[in-house]
Amino acid sequence: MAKTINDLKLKEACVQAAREVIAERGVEGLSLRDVARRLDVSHQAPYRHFPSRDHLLAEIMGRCFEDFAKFLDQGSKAHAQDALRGMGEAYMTYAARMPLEYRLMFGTPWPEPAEHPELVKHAVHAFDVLRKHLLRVHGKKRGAKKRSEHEALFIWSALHGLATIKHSNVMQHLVLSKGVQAKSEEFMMFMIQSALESATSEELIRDGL
Amino acid sequence: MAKTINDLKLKEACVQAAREVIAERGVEGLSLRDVARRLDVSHQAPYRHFPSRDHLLAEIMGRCFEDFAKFLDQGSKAHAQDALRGMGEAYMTYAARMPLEYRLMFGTPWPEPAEHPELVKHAVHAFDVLRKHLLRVHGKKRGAKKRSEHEALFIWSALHGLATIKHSNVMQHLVLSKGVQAKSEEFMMFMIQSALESATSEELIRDGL
DNA sequence: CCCCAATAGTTGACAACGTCAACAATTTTT
DNA sequence: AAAAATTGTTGACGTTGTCAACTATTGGGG
Repeated sequence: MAKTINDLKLKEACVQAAREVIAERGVEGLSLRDVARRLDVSHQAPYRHFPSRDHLLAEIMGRCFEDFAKFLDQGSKAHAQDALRGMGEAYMTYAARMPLEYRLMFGTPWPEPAEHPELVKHAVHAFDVLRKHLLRVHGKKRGAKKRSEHEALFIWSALHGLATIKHSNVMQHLVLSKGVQAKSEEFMMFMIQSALESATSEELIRDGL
Repeated sequence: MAKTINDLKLKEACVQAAREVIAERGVEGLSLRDVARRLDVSHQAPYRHFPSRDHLLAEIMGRCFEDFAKFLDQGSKAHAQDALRGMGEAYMTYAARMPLEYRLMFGTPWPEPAEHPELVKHAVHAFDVLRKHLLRVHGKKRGAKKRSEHEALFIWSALHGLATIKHSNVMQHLVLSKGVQAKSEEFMMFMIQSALESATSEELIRDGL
């Protein structure tokens, strides 16, 4: 008897079904029993493959981070002459296209990380796409490593912040001037560039950063 | 018979107890029944004052926004010579001190906003503390309004992003160079300043922002 | 080929939750 | 003092995550 969804092993089918639920209704809308129901198996079947709801969630979060990292990487390569802009745009595109998965990665309390080393690895790798790009840009300058990390954190924060706020409920009620909302991404990239260019190493060293 | 917590009306006591739960265990750890238990009333008593869990949540979110706005305002006034820095520091301090309430405001799906106009009002007001400050700074320059909003959004995003990431689980696993994590706030404020100073109106107008 | 052990899936139970409905007590208004 | 509105209680229902005990399936070694 062919299962509704496919002939993948149940484990894989669970992940897939759960991801669909999350994409539709968000993490809080996900229930193991619902997943089981969709796959036409008993409510306990998923437990043969995931010790708990959190373990399924960790698996999914890990995969989201994988996809996300890949997407950023592609974005940076697509804009050969301005990889940073490419990554920035990719970042915002991903967040806009998969808002609920994005929220799952960055806005949901993680299941005990010690129990999910894979998740940690995937998440760190996503950040490293950005960190490594900046490290390459800075080359062998003195303090290049620290500088890259600071900048990576700055850029990541700015993009993450904008992505979150744009898709939050607050935004819809702010009554901004015409065009501000629409151009917010562009403005953000512009400000990031400005900051990166104008903040010289000398200033930073003087300030001990 | 004096209630454990106090002699406030039950409604007020619910809000207070629920806020404590949230501060300890986060939104997902909050249950109406638990609140009732803490106050030594039946599991249905809170329903006399809140039609649903979401309504209690909306009430609490509204209050958090109120407190947050007040805190930002104080921060800006404390640093008289550099109000923006004062607000920035206040922002980060609040997020660090009340991480779970912060997450409630900005990282939790809102209950149907149409049903909770108060919540919307409080949230918008918090943003306006920043927006209005920038508007004051820009004075009557041409395009001051738009510019202020863009900048407010930029600053808010950057701070919000950093706050979120700093208290997320990802951060703890990034293995950054020594001092980077500790100085991230300072660096962020520095970059924000740089961006604000260097991005001239001319450039922006040229780019149609 | 058959038995047996591992693996995968099922059924049934439990406590906790949000919420509905019916009822009782209490307070306020008339 | 009687009536009406407010506030609180009890009990039930369906849903959830998870534990325990059971059964069906499958993949090797005699």
